[in-house]
Amino acid sequence: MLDISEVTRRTGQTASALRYYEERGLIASVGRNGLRRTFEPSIIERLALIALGRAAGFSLSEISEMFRDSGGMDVDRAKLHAKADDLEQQIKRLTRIKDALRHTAECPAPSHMECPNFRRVVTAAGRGLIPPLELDALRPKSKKRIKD
Amino acid sequence: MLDISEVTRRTGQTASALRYYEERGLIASVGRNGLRRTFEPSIIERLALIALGRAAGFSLSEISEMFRDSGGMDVDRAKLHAKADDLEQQIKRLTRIKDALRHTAECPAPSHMECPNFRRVVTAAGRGLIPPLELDALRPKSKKRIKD
DNA sequence: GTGCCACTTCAAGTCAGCTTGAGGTCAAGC
DNA sequence: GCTTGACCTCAAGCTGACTTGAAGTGGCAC
Repeated sequence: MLDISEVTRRTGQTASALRYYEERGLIASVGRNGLRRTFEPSIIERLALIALGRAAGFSLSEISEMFRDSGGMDVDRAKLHAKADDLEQQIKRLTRIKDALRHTAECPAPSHMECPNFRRVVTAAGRGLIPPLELDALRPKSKKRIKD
Repeated sequence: MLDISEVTRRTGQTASALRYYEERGLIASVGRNGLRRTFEPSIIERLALIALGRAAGFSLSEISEMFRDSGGMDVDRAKLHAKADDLEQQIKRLTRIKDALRHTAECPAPSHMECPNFRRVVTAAGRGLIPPLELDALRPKSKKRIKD
């Protein structure tokens, strides 16, 4: 069994984040040592799986749903494929945006707005032709508070 | 000159968003027709440029800074290159995550956790070896309120 | 001239994913 | 047995980009 401090040390998650995950039903503590939460060793992998999900753009709700659906560590394969498809779209979009930025940075036109190429991509962005980004995941905060 | 309703119609932005942008100094109205704000036609391109910036992951503060720096429609080329570099990193990361999801969805191991391949990527995510995503941009809200 | 309704202002609310603060508890070391 | 300090709970706060609600205004069609 692992003390919460051991879990924070090994995963980089803060204690408050772990408490929050428990509250949300994403993880479970198996007991207490005095006040202190105690976890099974498998919590480490569970948290890694959660981190992967977050990195892929799943919300905590979606992740807990997946855990509920499967009962265990397993997840819905169709959902994973769907998310991978999403990511592929996003990657394409980001690539287009990146290229637009590069172009903007290098375009010799005196004002970007005079460059037809630039106007094209910028207009696309303005019309929402660039589909929505929904990604907002896995941000290991700069402050690495391991202890409370 | 364009009425605010014309601007919302042509850009897909809500009137409240436009007011918010004006408050933040990102755009300027040139007058009023009664109460109603009036904009120069160039507002359309300006908004498109803002949308591109948001899509690239710039915050509104960063975008307004760029406008201030350059005075006009122009922007700091170094910043654009830096952001393009960021995007390249992100694209690589997303590609890795996407591959991990695909693998997870297709891996024949009875439980994902038994697949060494899966454990490897999941462990990487858990340790924060997957660097932070900071992208959260351009989300044309589903509700397409054109009018207030 | 009057009714309508899209606009206006301003303050407050929303969402996610935590963090922070106040005030309390308890295992361990001295 | 007493201090210490890392943990606990619960409620409130934070960030960013807006949205929402209440209350007011004014141009335009009739």
